[in-house]
Amino acid sequence: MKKESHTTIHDIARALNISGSTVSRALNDNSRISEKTKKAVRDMARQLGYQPNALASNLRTSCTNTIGVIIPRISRYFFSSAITGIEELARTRGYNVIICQSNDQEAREADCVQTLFASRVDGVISSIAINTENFEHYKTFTNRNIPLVFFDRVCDELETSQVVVDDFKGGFIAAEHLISKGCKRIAHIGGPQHLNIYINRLQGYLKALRKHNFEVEEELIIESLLTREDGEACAKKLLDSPRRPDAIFAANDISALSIILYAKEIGLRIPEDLAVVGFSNEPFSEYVSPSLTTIEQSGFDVGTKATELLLDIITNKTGNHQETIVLPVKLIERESSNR
Amino acid sequence: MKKESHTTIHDIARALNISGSTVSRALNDNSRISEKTKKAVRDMARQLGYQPNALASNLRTSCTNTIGVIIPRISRYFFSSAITGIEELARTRGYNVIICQSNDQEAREADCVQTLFASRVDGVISSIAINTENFEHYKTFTNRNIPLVFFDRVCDELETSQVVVDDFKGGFIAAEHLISKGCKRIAHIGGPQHLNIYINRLQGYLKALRKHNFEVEEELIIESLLTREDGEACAKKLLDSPRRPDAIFAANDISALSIILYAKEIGLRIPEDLAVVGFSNEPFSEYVSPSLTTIEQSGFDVGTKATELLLDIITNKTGNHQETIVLPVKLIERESSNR
DNA sequence: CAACAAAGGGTAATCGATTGCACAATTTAA
DNA sequence: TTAAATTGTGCAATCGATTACCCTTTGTTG
Repeated sequence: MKKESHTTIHDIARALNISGSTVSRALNDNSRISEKTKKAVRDMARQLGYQPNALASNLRTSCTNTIGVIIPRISRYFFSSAITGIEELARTRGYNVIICQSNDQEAREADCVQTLFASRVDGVISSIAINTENFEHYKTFTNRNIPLVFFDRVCDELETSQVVVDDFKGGFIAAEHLISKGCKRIAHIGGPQHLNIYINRLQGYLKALRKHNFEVEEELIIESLLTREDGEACAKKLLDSPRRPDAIFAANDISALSIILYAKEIGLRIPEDLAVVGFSNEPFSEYVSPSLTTIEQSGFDVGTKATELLLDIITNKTGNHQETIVLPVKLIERESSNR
Repeated sequence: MKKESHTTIHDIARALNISGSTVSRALNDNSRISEKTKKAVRDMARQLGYQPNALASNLRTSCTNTIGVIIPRISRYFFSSAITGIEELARTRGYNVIICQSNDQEAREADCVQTLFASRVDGVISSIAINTENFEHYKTFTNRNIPLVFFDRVCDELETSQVVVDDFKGGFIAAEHLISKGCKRIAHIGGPQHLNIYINRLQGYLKALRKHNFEVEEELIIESLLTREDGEACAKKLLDSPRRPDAIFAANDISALSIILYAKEIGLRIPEDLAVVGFSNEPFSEYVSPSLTTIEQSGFDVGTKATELLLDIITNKTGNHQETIVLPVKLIERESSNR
């Protein structure tokens, strides 16, 4: 139970009878130190179990080797996968990650910004809250040149890099899939239209309809908050109508789930009477009955890519930092559309 | 686009024509500073937009105000809820959180320990990987007096505080519920028996059987890794048998799900032919068809409680640090047992 | 061989906040 | 009135790593 105090570069220096600065340089692979000395230092460091004190180093260099992440909620599978991707890459590059949840509320998102700023993170990855319409708080970062990358729910008002999946194509193949299954009246439950991802999903859907000469019926397109409850309201609106659709493409899986549950409740057969396609491939979409056809988007890949972008900006502050990366999506066919 | 450099205590000191140490003390509410001075300092700090530099402070005090968390995987709902609880409390108390995922592998868990140790966290909250049998790596913390608290999947070999839910009672009420529904042969799919939680769930189940004078049949009790695949294997073993049970209590929801899916596949009716109860109340358990009766355990509460315990130890190093806190569980009745 | 360059490494200041100790001013006690 | 105690602040060292600048050697060049 020794209270073994951490070894410092000075312990190494003393052991080798050289100066601390030499040790520091040797460990940082500085070209002014001879190979022989470097080896000696590294060996001694290992022998003494040296662990660099990040605090001291960070204080001096005034970078924290920490990146901040702002997400709506960690319990959504897409986001927890993104976190996994972010953490994995960040850690191998020597960065720590601080996670903040906005709970999909603009005010809490602003809090997150403050928290991360106070923690002096070197960069930030964010996916904005569903009701955020004002982006002033993000200027805390941009004004001070703290790199910022958005993913999934991005923001065009700020000039930053971003990583998204191909929502347009996702909407397109979802709708075209339903068309190929012989559906005639395809409704869409879209998300808030101030968010690009939902605009794009809707536009993809519209393009598919037009391509196949379908009439676009306003009443079949509903904007929703995409929660469980809101999804149920949408389901009622669409399915209780006398002229109900024979297919619904929902902008997320939760809404699609609400549809399925309500449809079953009122005795509709899925997919015979109503085909359903969701978006995201949340884990439950495979287990729900009937299992849900959906568009797969890899949170892990998005997170990894966003981190790659961010770390590039952090380490190499020059260059174009308004890149947009679009990752592919894929249709996962399951029972809810299999007719 | 000013490169506004962060203000330091010395900027405040200069503005008020006092010394840095006074400012430091004032901000820390030191009793040796007059109220008048404190107020002046606080006002000026606000006016200048002062943000303390945690790096400097931490270097001096050699504590990082950071706690580390090791969990099997963030994408499991129970754990992401726990994280939410941990982060929320930690942040209000001025701590940051670093999360590491072991992916349920002992080797990666050891890596996490190293990472957190190198980050010089002030304390650690951990839930051990499913196959961890050797706890040597945790001595990195205990040997150096770094507080450690386990939750959910705890470890008895190390003398630490821990937070669990009442697994015994959970197992008991699950089994008793099935008995009350008239089930006669109740099987149990248990988890690895080197983990307390699974031992307790099994013991609770056994107690309920004995209380109601049920015969305990060895062949109805299976040990499993509780994955989706393993669950399917267990389902086959139990349901393909000539003398199949009429109820199954699974130690987690994933296994229960596997049971349900396989039972449906071979044409069994649930709950008429087979009643099923799971454990955890994962979100999908509500959506699966038939919806799953399960034992609810609040990840959020467990996380919060564990953090409370840990921060207590960190701030008040004395006292008994081998407390065990048991949180309540609750039966959630759904279709899979409703007969 | 003078003069200079390169290689290798040391000195000391620095990042910003904290804190033991010293000390002046004021109050209290005797 | 004087010694002692209390209050309120300042000085300077400190945490550990980094780095601008300086100083030796040793080697190179005309």
